[in-house]
Formats: sequence, C-alpha cells, structure tokens
Amino acid sequence: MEPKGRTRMTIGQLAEKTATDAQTIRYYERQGLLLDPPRTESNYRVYDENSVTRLTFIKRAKEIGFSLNDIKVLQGIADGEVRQCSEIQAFAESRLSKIRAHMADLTAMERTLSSLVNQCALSDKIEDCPILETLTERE
Amino acid sequence: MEPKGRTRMTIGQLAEKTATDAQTIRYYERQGLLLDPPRTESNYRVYDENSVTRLTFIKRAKEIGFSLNDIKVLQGIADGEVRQCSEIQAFAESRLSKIRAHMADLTAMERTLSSLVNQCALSDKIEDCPILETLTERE
DNA sequence: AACAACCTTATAGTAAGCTATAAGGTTGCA
DNA sequence: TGCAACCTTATAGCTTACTATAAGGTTGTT
Repeated sequence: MEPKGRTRMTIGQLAEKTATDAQTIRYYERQGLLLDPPRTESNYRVYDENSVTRLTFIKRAKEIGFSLNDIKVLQGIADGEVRQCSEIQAFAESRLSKIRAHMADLTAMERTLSSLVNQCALSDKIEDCPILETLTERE
Repeated sequence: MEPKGRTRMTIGQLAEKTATDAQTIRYYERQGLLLDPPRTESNYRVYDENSVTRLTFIKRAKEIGFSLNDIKVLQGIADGEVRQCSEIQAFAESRLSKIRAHMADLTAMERTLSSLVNQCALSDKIEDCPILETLTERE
C-alpha cells in the first residue's frame, strides 16, 4: 500500500493513469461505482492511489465479463457487506453460466452460418443461393 | 406458392401466425424491413402470405445471428439489387467472423472466470478470495 | 492580461430492438 | 345498441455503457 493521502490527482490525471475517459469516471461516480471524491476549494475532484485501485478493479472486472451492475455487487462484497468467499464464488458462477449460455447460442449460430457459407461455393447464381433458400423456405 | 392475394390478414393475425408482437411488426415496417402494406378503407393494414414469408425470413435471419440492419442488406440482395450469390457469401462470412471474434472474447472470459471459481474452494475466508485478489492486485 | 487547457454541471444523444402508454377509431357479435 | 376486442397514430421509455454538447468557471503559462 502506498502511504494514504499522499498522491493527489485531478480527474484528468486519474483518467490518464487508468486509460479511462474522464467523462466515464464521472459516469461511474453517478452510478455509485466510485465514491464521491473530496473536492478542492474550486470544486475540482481530488483523487489518490485508492481511486486508481478502485478504477482498476472496475476495469478488470469488466474484462472478466461482469456488468457494471455486477461490479457494484462485487464491491459490496469486497467492502465487507458479505463475509464468505463462497458468496462471491456463487455470484461468479452465475455470471459464468450466463457467459456459457451466450457461448452456446453463438456456437449454434456459427455452425449454421458456416455450413451455409460452405455450401455457397457450388454455384454463383442468386437463385441457387443456399443462404437465401434457408431463410425463405417453408417449414 | 400459395395463390397470390388470396389470404387477407390483419396485423393481429399476422402476429399470431408468426409468433411476433404486432407492435414489433409495425416497428419493422418503420425500419424498412417490411413494406408498407395496403390498407382497408378504415386504414387497417392488410397482409397476405408474402408478408408471412417476409417476416419468417426476418426471424430466421435473426436466429442465425444477423442484426436488423444486416437483414435489410440481405433483403436488398434477395430482392435483386445484387446478382451474385458470392456477394451474400461474403456478407455472411463477415458476420461469421464477428460471431467468432465475439466467441473468442467470451472464451477468454470463461477461462479466467472458471479458473478463479475453481480456486475458491480452498478457503471460505473473504481475505483469501482469489477473485477479489485478482481484481485488486497491482500489475 | 490573454489564452489554452483544464475543470464544473446539466442535458441530450447514441446503439439496438423493442415495449409501454395515451387517446382515439372500427369491427363483430349478442 | 352496447361492448369487448381489435385497429390506428404519436410519443416516450427501457437496457447498457457510455459520448457529445453547451455554457460556464479555474489554472497555469507567457
């Protein structure tokens, strides 16, 4: 841990440091993902290293496939609203099953579409197009 | 092919027949995915079997992973703006590569998240949670 | 003092694909 | 004739995660 309250940054510096747009940081604040930071006399937001950690947490969680809403829950857990690691595990598992369901959908699409594309090579006449045929045919 | 102009349906009947909401049918019309149908004297839309075919085309294409915008392009092709099946093939291939890219993203997420979830079993203390650790650790 | 480059807020727009609501006209049947 | 169940339009709202714009205040440098 860096010494607390040592670094002081404007929103632009935090944005730079975390490769996030300043607008996005304000947006996360409005959404309750980032605490309202202290302000200078002229009402500028002041951030420190903890803010960098927070924001990095958000970016990592997004990469892993959590939505902003999921991340709020994760933060609640990290901040001690919940005591058991198993609760996070369960939460991550539910997100995992959503990801897997989404993958299954895409796999089915991929299969159908790639097989259609492969059938295309046979003829270049539009009347024989297997893709249009599939889309139009009666069940 | 059914005899043309034989069947006459209201929007509700078309909706029923294609398992689509009537609102959605009007929405597709506004988006240019369905032609403006003829109207009765009292301004009710009148549909026929061609409309069923059109709408079924849209639903199938959606299932295969085309967006509504993609579908407009497909329809342009089907309606004769383009003559070569290879053009549809190329279009389908570009959609296919988007689907595959999306799948690759999800696969990476799935891998990370499932490995984290598997590490969870070791301890139930929140301080040891591998998920929170991963999200918070410095690079 | 001038000026760019920052910061502030509020508000609205984007993408995609609907879904809901209001306020009214029409049809079909008892 | 009454009434439900349809139909019509226009308008606004939903979801997610921003992004843009306007209109203004502050900071730092020359």
